[in-house]
Amino acid sequence: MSAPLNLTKNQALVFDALTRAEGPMSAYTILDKLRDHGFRAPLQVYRALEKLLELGLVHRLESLNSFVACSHTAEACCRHHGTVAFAICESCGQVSEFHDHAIDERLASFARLKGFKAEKTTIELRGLCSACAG
Amino acid sequence: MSAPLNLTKNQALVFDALTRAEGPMSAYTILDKLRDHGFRAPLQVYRALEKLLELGLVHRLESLNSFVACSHTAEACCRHHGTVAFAICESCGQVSEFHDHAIDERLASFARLKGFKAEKTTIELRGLCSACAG
DNA sequence: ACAATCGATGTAATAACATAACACCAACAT
DNA sequence: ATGTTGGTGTTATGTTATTACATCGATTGT
Repeated sequence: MSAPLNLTKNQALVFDALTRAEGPMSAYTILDKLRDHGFRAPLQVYRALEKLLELGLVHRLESLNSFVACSHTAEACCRHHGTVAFAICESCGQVSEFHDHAIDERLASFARLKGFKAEKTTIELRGLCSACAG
Repeated sequence: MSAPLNLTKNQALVFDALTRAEGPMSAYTILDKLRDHGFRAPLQVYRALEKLLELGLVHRLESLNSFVACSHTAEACCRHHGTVAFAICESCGQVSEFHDHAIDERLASFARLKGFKAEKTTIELRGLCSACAG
């Protein structure tokens, strides 16, 4: 486990916490998990997250105000896959990350048509995963 | 103008405020606009919003923690158009609402494949509108 | 070496967003 | 007339995020 890149101590701690969690966590939940490691204030978490988001190691779930480790952190990461979309189970909290080129195309096409310059795209499905839907 | 349906006084006030605004507003901003009309607490706003969201007269922008009036409130409203997507200008705050059947299909197809039962879908583009991008 | 700069950090305070808990009241059906 | 439902008002609290300010260490140009 641990630090895949040139992460600082705080960044690595936050990343590890998220990776272990196997599910989304709020910044404050992360903070609580890291109190033993010397974290005292939200800003320590938010600053680390900011960097991790920038690196694409972590994603923010807007509809949950929380954060997940990127599921493709094996080697290459998400920047290579186009827009990231999430399916979030309301029941068990499981998040699955996916990419769909056709959707990217449609969004790009809309943007082209309207002259809209998209910087960031959010796609999130809330519902029930197959296990929970039964 | 004004109450299109059987809205209560508070619901109508919130809806009017959002309609006039021609842009997204946070619940607290709405609260401030309605102080003159007797609003005193956030809950009054949130309760009205809850109903308006349910009726499809208003949308929540997850990436902004704020709310907009549905742009199709002429007659029929958004429930008839499938998933609603938003292009949000970071510069001028303008929001344009759109619908894309092909995207709906791709998302439905993903859901089918994974056995995911989607209850609610969020699609938001953040960026610059044509006017602001220049 | 020296200062300058840059990025990360620590801490406290506060802002912004959202809900819980409780009481009250009007409309309406049984 | 009583119970139920849905809206309301109020206070308090919980949750998420940022601002402001001080410090520290590494790097770099001179």
